[in-house]
Amino acid sequence: MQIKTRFAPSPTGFLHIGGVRTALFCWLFARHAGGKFVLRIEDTDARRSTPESIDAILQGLEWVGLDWDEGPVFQSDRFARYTELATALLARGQAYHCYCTPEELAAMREAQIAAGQNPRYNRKCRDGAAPRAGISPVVRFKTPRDGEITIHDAVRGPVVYANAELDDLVIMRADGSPTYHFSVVIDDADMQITHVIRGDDHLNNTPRQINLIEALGFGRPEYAHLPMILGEDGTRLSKRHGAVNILEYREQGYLPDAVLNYLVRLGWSHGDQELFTLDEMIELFRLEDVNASASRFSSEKLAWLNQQYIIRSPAAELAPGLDAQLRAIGLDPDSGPAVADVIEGFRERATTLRELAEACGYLYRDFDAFEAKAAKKHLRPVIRDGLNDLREAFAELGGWEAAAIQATIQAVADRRELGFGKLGQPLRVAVTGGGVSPPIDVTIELVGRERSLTRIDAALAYIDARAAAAEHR
RNA sequence: GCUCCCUUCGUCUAGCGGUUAGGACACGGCCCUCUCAAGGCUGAAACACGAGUUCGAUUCUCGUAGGGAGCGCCA
Repeated sequence: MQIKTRFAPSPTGFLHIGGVRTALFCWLFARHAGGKFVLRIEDTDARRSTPESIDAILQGLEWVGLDWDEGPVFQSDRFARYTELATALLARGQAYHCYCTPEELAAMREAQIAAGQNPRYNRKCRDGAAPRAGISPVVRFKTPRDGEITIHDAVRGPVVYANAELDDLVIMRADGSPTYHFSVVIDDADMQITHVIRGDDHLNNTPRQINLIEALGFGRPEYAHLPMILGEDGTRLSKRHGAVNILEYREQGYLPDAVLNYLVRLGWSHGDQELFTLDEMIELFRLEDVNASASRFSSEKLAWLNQQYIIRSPAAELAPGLDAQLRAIGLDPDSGPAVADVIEGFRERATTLRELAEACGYLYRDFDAFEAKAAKKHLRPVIRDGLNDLREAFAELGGWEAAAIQATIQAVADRRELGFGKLGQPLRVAVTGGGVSPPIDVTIELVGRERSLTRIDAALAYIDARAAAAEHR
């Protein structure tokens, strides 16, 4: 049997981290088994579905690299099929027309809650109701009144529900469109989905769907309900905290593989391993290793993983991303060193490509002033001669590579009887404007000869002005 | 309210009857060191509670508490 999973988002908003995790697990399971992964858009509710959401979902999945083998299948293209099966259920007496109005149902629900009862449809129309003028009926499914449904969930084990707890759900709306429960069940069967892997929030829906499956004469898929991902504060992910569009992570300079690596460890583990290549994930992923409890999203751990990926990825792979980040913050990548070289120098110092771009700004744009604190501490008259020697030595230096630059600094430091750092740190401030950068030789190489010389000149002028000011006091 | 699910360091997790309860992030210390990082070593830090089952429970069962989900002509 061909293993087949599906990711079935509804296009009513952007794709967020929770959706990506669900898609990832579906994808991993299918890839591991050599099966198929299908993308299906659940857009039966025309009022809430938007083309922008569809676009955001497709883009998001493409960005993280979760590619699908079939689809996207749109449920809105399959209405004829749903109608056909609803008609069949009606004909067989397994479903019925219900003329209760939304207002009546709402009132009923309220009354039930007020009376401390379980809110559910009272089955008023179940045994035949006369058509009411001006009201187009919905179709309701006749849920069995007794018996029970046992789900054998791959992550939770057996879960039992009594049919008596369930009510008769609407399967076709008054406007003739199908509802979620009806369309999922039909599509999963028609598409021959073998494993339904989805969020925990669907566990309670499963017995209703199984009753429908049985009425329709379909076979049951295997089920796996994944634990939820909570926001950083431990509450449900929502627009207010954490539930940002997955594409935001791209904007912020996260790497798709790092995001997937982070997500795969939320609810799944393989011993103590933290870092997984995509191939390893595929090879090692098993539903039995998915745990059942909800987890919190941690942006700190994501940041750490992203840094690990930045450190380990070939510079050439990272270069386009850094290029884009530089442009995004208003820098011109062509006005400085090759971005791949910058990555080599900065990769251990940045958590995201955005951060990296921000840290290396002085390579692409001149700065107006030295950072006050760093300048005060390091650009002092005592170091003037040393800096001046450095300036001259750099001007005459044959090549412009880190090793030669390092040797030059060392030579000047020796001649002036200074520790390397005593000279290096003032030089760093002179050339970068601040006190933090990659190793000074690498930094100077990246800044370039011309810029380095003019910046050292500026530092010398700064020191002179400072000395003059001190004298006048 | 009813039904269902969940519960190991602050967080992500390993554990699948007998362990000094392991790893990772974050945090502290030390080392390395031209700054900042990265890296190495190291420290503090957890089995929600109560009953059972058992020679023995973090592990199995049942309660309690806490958290979550569902109960739509949303998905």
